[in-house]
Amino acid sequence: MTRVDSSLSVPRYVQVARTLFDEIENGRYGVGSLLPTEFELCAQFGVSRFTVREAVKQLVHQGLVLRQPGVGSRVLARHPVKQYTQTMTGITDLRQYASETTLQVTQSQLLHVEGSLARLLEVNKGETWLHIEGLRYQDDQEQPICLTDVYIAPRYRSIEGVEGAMREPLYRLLEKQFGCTIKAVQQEIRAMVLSAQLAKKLGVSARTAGLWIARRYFDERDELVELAVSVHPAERFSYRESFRRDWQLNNINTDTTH
Amino acid sequence: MTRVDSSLSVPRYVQVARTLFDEIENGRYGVGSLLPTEFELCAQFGVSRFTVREAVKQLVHQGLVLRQPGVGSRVLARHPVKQYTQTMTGITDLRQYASETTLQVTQSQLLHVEGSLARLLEVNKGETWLHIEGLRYQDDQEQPICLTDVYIAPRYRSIEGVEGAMREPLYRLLEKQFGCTIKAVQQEIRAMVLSAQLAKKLGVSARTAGLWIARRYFDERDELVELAVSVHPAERFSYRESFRRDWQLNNINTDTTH
DNA sequence: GAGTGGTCTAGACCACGAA
DNA sequence: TCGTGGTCTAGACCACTCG
Repeated sequence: MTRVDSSLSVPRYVQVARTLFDEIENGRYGVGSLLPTEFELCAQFGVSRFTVREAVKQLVHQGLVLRQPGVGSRVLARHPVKQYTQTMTGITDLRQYASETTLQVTQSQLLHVEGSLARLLEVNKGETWLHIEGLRYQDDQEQPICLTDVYIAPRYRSIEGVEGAMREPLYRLLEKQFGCTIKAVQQEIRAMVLSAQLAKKLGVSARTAGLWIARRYFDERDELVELAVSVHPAERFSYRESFRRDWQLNNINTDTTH
Repeated sequence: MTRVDSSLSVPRYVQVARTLFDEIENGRYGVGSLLPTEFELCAQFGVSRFTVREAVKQLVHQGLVLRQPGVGSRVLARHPVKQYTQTMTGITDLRQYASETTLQVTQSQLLHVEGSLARLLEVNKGETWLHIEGLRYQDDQEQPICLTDVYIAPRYRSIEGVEGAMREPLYRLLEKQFGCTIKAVQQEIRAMVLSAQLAKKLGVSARTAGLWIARRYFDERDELVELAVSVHPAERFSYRESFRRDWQLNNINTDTTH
């Protein structure tokens, strides 16, 4: 049927991927339906299964297709979902300062969750979490870079070593002591005006701006392990990140039949 | 030498990847040096080239190794650089509201760059950029969600269609009209206190907090194409994103020889 | 039990970089 | 010229899903 052109310099699996990409976009394969099996695609395009699998991999990488062993390759979306990607080191680097900072723990105690905190944690009232409060300092500076409140889930609240000056991210401690793995992190950023109390702790003037950052850490089972809320003085902190396009299906618009 | 164990349920290419991962971490393959060739690795591990390539792919995906055709696979770093990844749709979705917003252009004019703007753009003074100002509205709301200033590079300042209500991201317009491709985006987020003037335009009280977001768009040649600066009232906007671990080399610490 | 995608083998040819 | 990684073929076995 739609054979690939071997004279072009573009790899066959890219040609196959582009064709499938177009066909999904044109609705030939509707969202929720299954693509032809890999063997059928081999026959359709006259290529080997290796080539077909590389092609489908491109679509998976864009979030267009989900592969299900024993079932098939399901179309997830008509248009690409993922276009730009960002990667980063540890969670510490969610903020610019890699591991060149120290968390000075000022308080650490068990806490019955209720009220607005329960909403922030998205858990039921009454659970007992571990609450840790501290100030984070950049190595060479005297003023703190942020005030941090960390909440640890009941399952992990027996964590040890949370005291004094900590140079290791808390989530690493959790991973080490409990053998769990942080699989995902959600982050939310807001702007706020610093109250007199907060401003004093941070060593800045009241009524100035602050960057409020909440990070939620989830384990393999997608359960919340830790919530960390940081407040940064605007004058000492900005959050940077960069994204990059990284797939190969650009500028297609070829003459595929519609 | 270091054969893989076929009795384990973990795929061979993961076993190979983990071994190489450890060997890089232990310094057997120093940063900047070349890994053994794929054929040598085949012999060392007693596996096919397919398996070796899948294994090395894992390392590449973590930024540990760079493949150079005709040269070899070079070690880039001793420890993983990329641990969590985030993907997102268009640049519009850098913010939560996908394409459910409209940019109402209020001004559009050529502008000689100088002073603080030159620093922000990181270009020399004297260049003539196109400056566009507008308010962005969420579809169902009356108050604007942000005030936006967009600066377009001289090469693209002849862009057309920048007026009235725009429902398409500006960078898409650029890609369409000039056939260029946005390859990367840098983003910077700050907190600020809204001046009386800004607050009035946004319809909020003066002295409240605002989220300041600058996005720089770069083309294939890594040249700055567009800078967009948005100011959001804190009460109407927060920035969310999530990251995900997605490699397979976790919890290694097996008994690989050191 | 039939069919799926996941893994894996043993070959092959190519463009490219280095000597 | 030679060896590298990039692409590709034609097979194979497996665990899994589903009827």
